[in-house]
Amino acid sequence: MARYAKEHKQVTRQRIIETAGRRLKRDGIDGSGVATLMKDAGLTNGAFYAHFASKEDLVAAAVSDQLRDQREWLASIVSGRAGLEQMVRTYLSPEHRDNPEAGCPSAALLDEITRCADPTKQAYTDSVLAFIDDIAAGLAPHDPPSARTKTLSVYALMIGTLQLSRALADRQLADDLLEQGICNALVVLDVTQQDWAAGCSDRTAGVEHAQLRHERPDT
Amino acid sequence: MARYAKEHKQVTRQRIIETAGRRLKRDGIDGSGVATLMKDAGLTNGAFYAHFASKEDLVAAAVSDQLRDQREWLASIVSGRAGLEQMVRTYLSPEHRDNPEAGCPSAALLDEITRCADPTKQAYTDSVLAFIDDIAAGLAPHDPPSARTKTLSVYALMIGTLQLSRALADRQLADDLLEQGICNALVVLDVTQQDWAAGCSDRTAGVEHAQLRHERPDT
DNA sequence: CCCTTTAGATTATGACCGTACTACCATAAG
DNA sequence: CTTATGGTAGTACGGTCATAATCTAAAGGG
Repeated sequence: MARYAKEHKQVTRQRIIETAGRRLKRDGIDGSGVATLMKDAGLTNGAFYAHFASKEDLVAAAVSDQLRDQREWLASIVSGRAGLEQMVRTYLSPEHRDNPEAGCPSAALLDEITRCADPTKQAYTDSVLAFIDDIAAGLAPHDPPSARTKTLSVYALMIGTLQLSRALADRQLADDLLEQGICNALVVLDVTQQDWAAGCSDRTAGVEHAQLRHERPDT
Repeated sequence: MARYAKEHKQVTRQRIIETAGRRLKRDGIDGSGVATLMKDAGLTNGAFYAHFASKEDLVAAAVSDQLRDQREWLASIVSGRAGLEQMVRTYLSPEHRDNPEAGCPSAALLDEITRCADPTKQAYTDSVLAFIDDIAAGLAPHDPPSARTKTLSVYALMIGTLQLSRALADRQLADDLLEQGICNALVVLDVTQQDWAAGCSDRTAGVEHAQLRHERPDT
């Protein structure tokens, strides 16, 4: 009856999603055409709409798929703070910066995702939270909601740092920025919840050093 | 001899750059066509190449122009650490998040700039550094190079936080993230150079609290 | 063993938009 | 009245998303 095995279509769909993931991160969403995305998977454009309702539908699926991959990788590597630190160093490494097509979809596509329709943003949000909550749970099992926001903020820090490092034309400066970003991430991770509660809602959050306060002569 | 005043073309060029700035941040680089960009300035597509060599040439000019604006605004507002804190809070405000077309070009376009040709990335780098060095000079006149990297890293933190806040479908979470981002930025700003030198090159950089270290049973 | 059925893919098509370029035009200064 | 400037309109040619018609090849029925 059927020419193909039962899961053949699912397999093909998955292949499209995976190859599209790389292409999208390399050339951007608006920069990747449907025909190209299909060609990458060894198919032609016509078959696309048998698998996806629209291009954005594929984008949502591809981003979700990659974040799920990251989540699994992370679950296997990270345990305890040492694992977290290793994750930060891997994320903010020159290798990650120089190979966006194999890296984090957020770093490669975040501001294009920002301009996507709601369903895509929702899919992105769900995938990111699944990923973040995994870390947050290991980080502070006693206080999940606070840990979620904090973990998310560290993720944001890493995304911005990697993006900026990619955009800078000065390679030395880009490298220095990555190093500094690692330090920043670790500092933020090591500031305790108490510090936040005590100091941050209004002021400087537990770190007392104030050497940098040069009150310039106000105009 | 000439039908127009001497600076007429310059004025027109500037108008194109400014209207294009808003459009680019709203719809993205690949999402904005030359015809649309010209229409925004009250002109037609044909005149474009009398002002710019290519679309990317305009992009570079527009981004530089906006960063210069930001620089001037910042120079007028920020003085001393209090000014810096105000800047951080303004940058990571819901208003900024919800109005990308009027906001920071880095937050709106950074990963598209990443995919631009070298001249564009060079123009971006120069503009960012001019802007960053202004802050760094006020922050640590005794140690400019270190302050440059540090300031840049805080900028990256803010960019990533704003982008992620824009992408999240959960508004409450997006707001919480902004708040957390403000705390993180202030913490990073208040860690002194000595702390970095002493602790960060290998470890945790001056912040001693370790409550979050739950060594999960390693597998 | 042939032949129908049908899932999945290909090719072709639609209408539109993308960048880049060229020919032409209107106008005011000299 | 000539000249040069800044602009408009039109064009070339390819790419865009999405849809429709056609083809291919294997599985199952007789």
